[in-house]
Amino acid sequence: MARTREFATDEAVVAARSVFWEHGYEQASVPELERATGLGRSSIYQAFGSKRGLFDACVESYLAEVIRPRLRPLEQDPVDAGALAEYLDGLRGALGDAGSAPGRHGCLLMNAAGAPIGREDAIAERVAAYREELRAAMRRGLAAARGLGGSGRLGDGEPDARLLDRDAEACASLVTSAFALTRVDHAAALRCVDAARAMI
Amino acid sequence: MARTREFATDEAVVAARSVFWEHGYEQASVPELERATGLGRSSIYQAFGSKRGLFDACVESYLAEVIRPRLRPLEQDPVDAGALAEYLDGLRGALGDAGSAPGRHGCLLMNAAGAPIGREDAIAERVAAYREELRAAMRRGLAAARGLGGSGRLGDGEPDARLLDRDAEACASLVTSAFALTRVDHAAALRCVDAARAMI
DNA sequence: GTCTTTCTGCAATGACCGTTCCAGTATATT
DNA sequence: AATATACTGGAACGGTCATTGCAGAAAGAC
Repeated sequence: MARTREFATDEAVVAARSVFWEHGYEQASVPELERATGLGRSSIYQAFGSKRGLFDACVESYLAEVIRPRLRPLEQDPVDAGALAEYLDGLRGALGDAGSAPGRHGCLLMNAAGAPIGREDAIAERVAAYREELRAAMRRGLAAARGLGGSGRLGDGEPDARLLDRDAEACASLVTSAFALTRVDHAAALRCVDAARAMI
Repeated sequence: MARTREFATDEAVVAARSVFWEHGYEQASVPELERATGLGRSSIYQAFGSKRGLFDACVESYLAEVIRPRLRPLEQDPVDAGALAEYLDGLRGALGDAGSAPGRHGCLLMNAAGAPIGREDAIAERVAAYREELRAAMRRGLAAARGLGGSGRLGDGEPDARLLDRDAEACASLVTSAFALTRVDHAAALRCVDAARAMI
């Protein structure tokens, strides 16, 4: 029917993703996105419609390729007793590596949360959902590690369940803080991950 | 010697502060700062040197007038047993008020942490110091509430001290997360504050 | 081979950015 | 009153922004 695209869309998204990750949506310029993706302006606008469209694609890719794979072991049934510890160790490795994207820039989504783009409903919902996903995963991981609810069922009213809820919220918050602190205080960020590990 | 300034510098800083608070450093435009402060460009540049100079003044003002007053009761000696609960209740009130600056925009400094400006050494240090101040305050507040170290002294090696450290880190992280989530999920932010309260 | 459709390269668009320059104004000191 | 100094208003600076328009290139369908 027509001319075929000369580039792989997903490769372009990955390249653009790292630009948004580093600079945030607002400060990522189109010329910079051109450079990173190797594409011309027309190709970007033809494929994604707008800078915002490209960013949305990057957010989806970030969730699918960066966040979810790490979280998956905590969302399976049953959850392995060591899954949470493994997740946190992996996170620590990533944040501790000063060369990696997470180590240098924290979390693409949490950075977006504090930026003007975070006011956009579509983005706000994505970030909120991610944070909730993280909290739920922490809860499952904690429960498994502590040998509670091996078959998953723990009454919501029980004291153990309340404690689990609080600790899960705390764990998720420690991870969130680690992301938030990565840019400004690398060591403090790692301390947050360690504190989360110690909560298991 | 010379003509006198026609405006109050601190009033201008407060006005500019709310602009930076809402939009972040990068997205706050000079025309908008002019509008908010009621000043002309020349006056701004004469008084503060640059947009960045004005921002620095706003950060100082934010620390001195917004952060420190709330944290003070937790930094006195001795700390009141109810000081942490009062702090968290106050924070809950501020974050819960959808009309207030914290309720709408979270924390000026934590927002800056995830933005490009967070890469500037001077800003990164300020944010890191604030976060450490918060953690230390949480520790003192927790200790007081739990009746530990009435005279403040608790050996670093004791198990109680380790627990206190972890809980303080968790508390500070819950507050940090509350700030980070305010823009994207108001209810979740309040839940974080509640979780911190429950840790006392 | 022709047609149709999509993709690509380049240039231009109007708008806004932070900063600077300059002429004019007002005041505290002498 | 004269002077030196600091503040103010307004216009202009060069630069960058996201987006669009258009001409040409490429490839599947017929």
